Amino acid sequence: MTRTLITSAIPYINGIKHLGNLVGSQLPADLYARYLRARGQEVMFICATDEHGTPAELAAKKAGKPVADYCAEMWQVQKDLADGFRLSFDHFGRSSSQRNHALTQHFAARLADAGLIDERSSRQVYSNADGRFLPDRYVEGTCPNCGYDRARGDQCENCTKQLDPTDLIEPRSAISGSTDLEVRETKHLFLRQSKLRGDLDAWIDGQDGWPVLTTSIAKKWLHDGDGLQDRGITRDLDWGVPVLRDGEPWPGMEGKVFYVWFDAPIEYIAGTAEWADANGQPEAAWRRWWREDEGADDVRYVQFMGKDNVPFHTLSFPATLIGSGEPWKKVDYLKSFNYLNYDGGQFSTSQGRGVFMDQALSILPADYWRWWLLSHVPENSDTEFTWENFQTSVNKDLADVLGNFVSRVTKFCRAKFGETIPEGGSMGEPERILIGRLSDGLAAYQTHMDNIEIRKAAAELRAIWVAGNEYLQEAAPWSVFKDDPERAAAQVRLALNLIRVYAVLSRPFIPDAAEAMLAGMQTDDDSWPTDMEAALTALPAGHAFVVPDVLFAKITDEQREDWAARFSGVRT
RNA sequence: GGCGGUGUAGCUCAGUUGGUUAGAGCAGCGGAAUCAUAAUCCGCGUGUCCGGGGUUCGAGUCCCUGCACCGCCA
Repeated sequence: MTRTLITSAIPYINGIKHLGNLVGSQLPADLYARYLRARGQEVMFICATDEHGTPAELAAKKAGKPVADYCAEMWQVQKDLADGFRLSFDHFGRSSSQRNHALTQHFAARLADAGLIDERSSRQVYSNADGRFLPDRYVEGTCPNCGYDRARGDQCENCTKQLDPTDLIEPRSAISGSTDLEVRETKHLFLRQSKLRGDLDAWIDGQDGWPVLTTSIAKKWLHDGDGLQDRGITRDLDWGVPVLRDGEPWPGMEGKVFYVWFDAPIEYIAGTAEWADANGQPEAAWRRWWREDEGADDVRYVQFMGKDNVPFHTLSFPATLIGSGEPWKKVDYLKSFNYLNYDGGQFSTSQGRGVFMDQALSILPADYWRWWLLSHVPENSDTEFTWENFQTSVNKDLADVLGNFVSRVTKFCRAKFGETIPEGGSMGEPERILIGRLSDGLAAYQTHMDNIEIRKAAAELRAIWVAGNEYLQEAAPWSVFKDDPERAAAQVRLALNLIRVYAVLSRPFIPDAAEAMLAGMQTDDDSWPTDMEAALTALPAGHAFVVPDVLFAKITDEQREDWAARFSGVRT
């Protein structure tokens, strides 16, 4: 049977992510992983924190901590939030791990062996006061074009002119404000991606059924203008993977580290190795997921990410893998997402705009967020989050349609038959119709989930919930009970069994509520339904259950107004 | 500036390779039911598919153009 390797774009370390970040990669990846596991597939689901680079160093400095300590703390924060959202990673790694150091250095060495790396000098701004080279965007000054006095070294935000740091008038360090700057010559390794253009082009052409968003972005970067550019893969920083070659100093590269965008995707592989280490597994256990010569030929590899990450995953990372000359597993399907907007604007980490993962969990359980975000995931276009929409969707779908179904069935049974699945009676025409609808719905649901069409899957799941209410409405056991209790018993028995089926089908979306439903039905049978009729008789007459607590309390208007006001401004 | 995306019912969005009277959920209106978290179920939509040209027997769906909003520019 096919095994599935799933990776989510790895979140950057410098702070808590907002819901737009969550819905663009980790959450849909989790949905897919949970679904495949429920279907009995072997899954390896890897995520990690992306820890290197200047922003991490600056965030650590601002927090007054050594960067390694800062990253360790923020990793734990992000790990706890991932747990809070029930993200079911097999391993949540760190790009700063020794595994990633070793693999990053390994890839660089193989690329060098293949003649795909060369050394180039460039002139970069060095800040004496900061004791470091400054990335272009960390040099500020007056724009020579428009006179804006806070232009960045890569571009003037005011007139949008692309700049070189040396163009700036009265340049200063954006870190310290120091004007004690000089231009120094520095050498860096470049990955000669341009030589791999043909390979990449052929590889992308060989992909069937990738989302248009994915291939169009890749093709654009391959063919536009001068085509795929070689890129520097090292930086003059302290925090990162040291540039070594097979464990030895790399001549001319002393004191330098690999660029974050070179080592970050390699962490997908390293993270799997970290998983093996954490679980006492041998090398072969992780290599069978990644090396086609060591068992990975039956692996299907699916990546999830926001559209801004697509170029790195369709070009840079594959260039690393292909260029190594080794049979590493490359992505088979790349699911990319548009953006989630917040109440008329963008979610913004830098501006603190929107709802952040910690805030979200502080006001509502994970399932509420998971359901809304996944059922509105920006698959085909950007999507808008509004509190009104969130409130009505969640109340209607979760509380009224699903939660109330569980409530009305279990409470009716308790009142008329006790907290035991009643016996007697048999199925009739309405039951057969229901089973037919559920079977069709299940088939559609599976198709959408298999195709990773998440909104469609969510809509189908909701329709499956609705079918239960439609049945109850038509069967009306509360009326039937008056003169044919046995018939009512059969109806209730079916409806109670439906709760278990709903729990199983809904679990990828709302794992906690699904657990509560299974707990209420006092069953461990979470097997995926293959035959709907059989699945609806899994809990036999005489089986005891308990009426669960209200699964989803409704969001009140007062809460909504309060939250809308609280999260309207800027996070402090 | 270059490139890309989006613009469909009050709201959030679907609309496959162009083909019968443009759909879903929510909201709204009417009704049924009363087991249930005042929940459920049924019925009801004449919307210049952003504007203007064009291709076609036929375009929301392709081409050109204008407008608006948004993103990216390593």
